[in-house]
Amino acid sequence: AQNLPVYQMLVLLGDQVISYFFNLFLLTQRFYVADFRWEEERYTDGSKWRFLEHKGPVFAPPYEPVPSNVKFYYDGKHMRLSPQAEEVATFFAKMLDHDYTTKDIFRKNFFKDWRKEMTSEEKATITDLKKCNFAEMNEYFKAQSEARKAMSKEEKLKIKEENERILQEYGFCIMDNHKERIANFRIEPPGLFRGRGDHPKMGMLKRRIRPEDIIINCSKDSKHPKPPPGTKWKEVRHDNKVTWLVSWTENIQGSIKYIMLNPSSRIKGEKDWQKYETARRLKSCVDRLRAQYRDDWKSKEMRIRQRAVALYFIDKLALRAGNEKEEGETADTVGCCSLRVEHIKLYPEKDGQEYVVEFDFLGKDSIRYYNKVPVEKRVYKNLQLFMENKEPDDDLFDRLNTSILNKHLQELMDGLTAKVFRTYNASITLQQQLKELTSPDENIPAKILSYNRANRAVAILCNHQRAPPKTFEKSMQNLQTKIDAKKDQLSDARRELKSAKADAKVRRDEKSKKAVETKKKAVQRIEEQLMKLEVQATDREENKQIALGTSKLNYLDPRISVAWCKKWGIPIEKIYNKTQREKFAWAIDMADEDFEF
DNA sequence: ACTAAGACTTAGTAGGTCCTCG
DNA sequence: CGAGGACCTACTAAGTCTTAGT
Repeated sequence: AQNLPVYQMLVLLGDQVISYFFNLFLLTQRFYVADFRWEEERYTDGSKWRFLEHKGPVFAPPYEPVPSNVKFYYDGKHMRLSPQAEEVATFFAKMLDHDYTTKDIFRKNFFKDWRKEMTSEEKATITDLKKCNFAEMNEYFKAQSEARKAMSKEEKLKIKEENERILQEYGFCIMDNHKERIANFRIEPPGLFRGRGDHPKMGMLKRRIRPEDIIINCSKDSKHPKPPPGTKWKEVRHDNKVTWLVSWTENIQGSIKYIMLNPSSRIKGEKDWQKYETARRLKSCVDRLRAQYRDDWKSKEMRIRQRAVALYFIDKLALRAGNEKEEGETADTVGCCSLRVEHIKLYPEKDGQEYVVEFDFLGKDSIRYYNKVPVEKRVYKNLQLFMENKEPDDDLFDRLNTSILNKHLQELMDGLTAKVFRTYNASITLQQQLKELTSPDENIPAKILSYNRANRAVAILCNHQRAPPKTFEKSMQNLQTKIDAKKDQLSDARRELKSAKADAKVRRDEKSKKAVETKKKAVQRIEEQLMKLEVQATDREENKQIALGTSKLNYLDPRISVAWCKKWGIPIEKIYNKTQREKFAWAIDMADEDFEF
């Protein structure tokens, strides 16, 4: 406590009045404080803050019934729905164009939950979803969204200003000495649950959250948020061992949802920094760990062999840990520890390589992981052993789960868990790829292409995929047209330059000499533009099905990128947009050009 | 030791926004 | 200055890991 900055001393003294005014004072000095916030002391007792004040959540707007001329038909006959039933019907009507509404499970779940909202008369009449006609509702909402797009500038501005006002009022909190941005201060509106992949609960009604469902977390001495008039919070608590401001229990999985701070906040930034520091500690002992698990492949104990092979996959392939999941509650997806026999195939020899393992399974978000990898003979033999006498749907690693694995990892290095390997391998790959791909004499666009390629290598490693953009083919074509046009322009410019040169040779005067110079410059400029376009095309093509954002935001130590930018004189804005710069402010502040991950 | 709950990180997508180019 | 598309952000689902409870 002796070394705390003055303003935290005030807090320690328990003089909340003073610290409160100090908070206010600091708000006005924010730019100054922000520069030094990474150097503030952290709490050592597990508490996350001393002072927390906020205005509570923003609730979803109440339901607005559709106009009476927008009709719902059952079995061809117009039917007026009660407001409760109508609201749920509109959720379905809004999704009519979506694939979801054609899926059996979605329809079944929706219909079951919808019926719960109906009056007994409605329930008696509406017994078959196929006989429901939501078309007018659907058109109504489409028209609404068209109308919104067609609004005048003034109207749009008005909405924008209103949003800004709400943001200013509810979008910030005071945590200790800083005004911080809140990530998600709006409560999730009611609607139909859209799970990803083959989710058994898709289509279920996600119910409206009321103040009575809300738990508020703030400090005792703060101004507590007020529930809307005539309502009560479920609870107001003062738990400074957690970082969330608001929580409620969601009705689909029964899990808790939270309102927390923006990634730019001190509390998230510090945690992020810590994460990369842990990954860097792994760097310094990874050789030892690798030697260890290779050794464990030979263990006489099956559980140790399984642990060692699983760890090898996590390290080599950047697989996720793979917690068990409750069957039937979520989509059937797996990670490393939960791999089943049916998810891998062994080939003693394939495509000229020995001991090949073929992985084919659905991972997080039901994204397919498909990969063929040659492995060490010992790993191969072990896998054969693990698969002996098992059915396809049996666990590959039957003596292993994430808790066992993580306990082991914890013993090898303080703070080590399975996911640290993903962070470590992602970051080290970026660093090494940047080293390999950046050529000093290339121009800035080419260097950025190299950066994107390094980023891409990581995204591929982590299997971060995206659906190819709907407009991909077209935008690619457009770009090609531009390139062709630019090429024509270039040959024209070259021709002009040539004739200007010839002209200058004959005339030998200042004016024609100048003309040559101008033409030369023009050619150069067009060449550069062409190159930029071509680089852009390559970049885009290579990026078709790969999402770079996830790794950039979650796996790559930002200091690597910052250092790279400084080293090659690339403006940081070329790599990180505004949000990203805010999130990584700590790294931009901290890293110099010779930072080594 | 095991399980469930809780807290927090990681993930893809929808849809809005803003920029570019003709 | 309007269309088209790239980019960005909000949203919220789906993971991981820790903690609490038995």
